Amino acid sequence: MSSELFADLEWRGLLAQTTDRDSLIKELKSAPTKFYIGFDPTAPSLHVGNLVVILVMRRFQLAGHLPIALVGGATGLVGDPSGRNEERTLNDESVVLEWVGNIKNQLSKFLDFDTKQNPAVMANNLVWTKPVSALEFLRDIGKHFSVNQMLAKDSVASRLESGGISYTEFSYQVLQAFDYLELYRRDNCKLQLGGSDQWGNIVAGLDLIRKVEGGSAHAFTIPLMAKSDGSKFGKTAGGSVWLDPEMTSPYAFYQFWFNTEDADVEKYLKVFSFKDRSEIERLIETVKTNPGAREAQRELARELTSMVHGADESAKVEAASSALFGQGELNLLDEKTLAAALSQLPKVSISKNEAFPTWVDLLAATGVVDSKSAARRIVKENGAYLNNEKISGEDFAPTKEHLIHGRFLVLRKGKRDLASVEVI
RNA sequence: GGCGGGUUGCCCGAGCGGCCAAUGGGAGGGGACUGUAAAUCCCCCGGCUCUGCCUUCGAAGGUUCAAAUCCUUCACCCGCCA
Repeated sequence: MSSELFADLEWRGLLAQTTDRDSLIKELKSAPTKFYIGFDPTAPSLHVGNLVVILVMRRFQLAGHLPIALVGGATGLVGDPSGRNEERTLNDESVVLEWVGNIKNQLSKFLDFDTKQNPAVMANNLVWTKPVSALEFLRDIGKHFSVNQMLAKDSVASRLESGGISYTEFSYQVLQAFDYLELYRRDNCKLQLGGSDQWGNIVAGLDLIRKVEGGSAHAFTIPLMAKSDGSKFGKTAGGSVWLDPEMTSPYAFYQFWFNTEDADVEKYLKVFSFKDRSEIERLIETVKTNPGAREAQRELARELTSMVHGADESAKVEAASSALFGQGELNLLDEKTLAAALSQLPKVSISKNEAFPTWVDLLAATGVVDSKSAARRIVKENGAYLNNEKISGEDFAPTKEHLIHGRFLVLRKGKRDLASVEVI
């Protein structure tokens, strides 16, 4: 079972580094193993980048192991220097507390907390970190750390190069090591997973466990997601793609996956999809044989949107997408279908008693552009469309004649940035 | 605490009294070509009541007809010394 898990993870490209491979496999094989991943509350929501690691967690649970989802109520107050070239700004405790709650909710969608055999559990490192006094911490934990080694860690060394590091963030690795020690003691947690940038922090925990408890535990890291063109995964023009539907609409979420470029879709399927291997291989084949159909992208978008926002919501946004990107004959769509599709888009309402604003104003009002200047620019550059038809002229204002079903206008910027106007 | 260097638009980075909304690169946006893809080529990229006006060059004051550019104070960062 566990060697299968390992082989599968390797095939999917999800293995960066582990501690001694054979003994880890042996450990996993011998019994269901408790393992943990930490998530620091650095934002109000998790984003698609976090999904990589979350789904590996799920794969471990499906293989019979016991996940501990650790939310960094304490570490989130301090700030992880890994992968950053400058100091984080500290967030208020109340803010971090709120984010902890959000993240817990989101994590709960991906793990099974109710199964009898190997239920997932949630933990918060604030529970064991807060009661420890600074003096205790320095004496009991700090004594086991060599500053020489701490300085040698990538996360610290690179910061010494770039902009320096505060004592606060320098201490982060000690806190994370303490987490691992605590989970090892309390729950016999033997494995920590994380992004490959976490290697140093995880290893610090292993050292601490060895020194304090004489025990041995394991580390497993996952490669950081990289796009084929070198740009950062999980970002769109609007910023990060969040799991929170208030921050990234399910429609935008679906579109994010649907627009995956061919060069990346194989990787994404392997990393994010739970389809079996033969199905994934079939989809990869379709990218070569019939790329225009985008079957692989569609399946990917459908699966991920369902997983994060539910099957119903996924079906809705998929229907909206195909309606809006279909034939271009929007007025042929029946009113109900169109209304449903438009409800997924940014929307602005205007009163039927007032004169229609210019469409420059409307574009700006819907938020598809940042400002009126930007709206003017788009119009000037021939990138603005009304009801899928290209129109030019900054002063153009829609009239009743343009309304579809007497209520709707569909505005578009560029190829795929849509918004709706409803007259009420 | 002392001395020196720095803080410029989303990011990096020029500018060092008027010709500066501010060179260049990256990111981003639009068009053409396509498949809601990539690559490529062209264009754009502070805001607005847009042939002009307004607000930006760490913050607040000051000098000057005129300041991102000079002076003063403050904040933060970096280096060396204590």
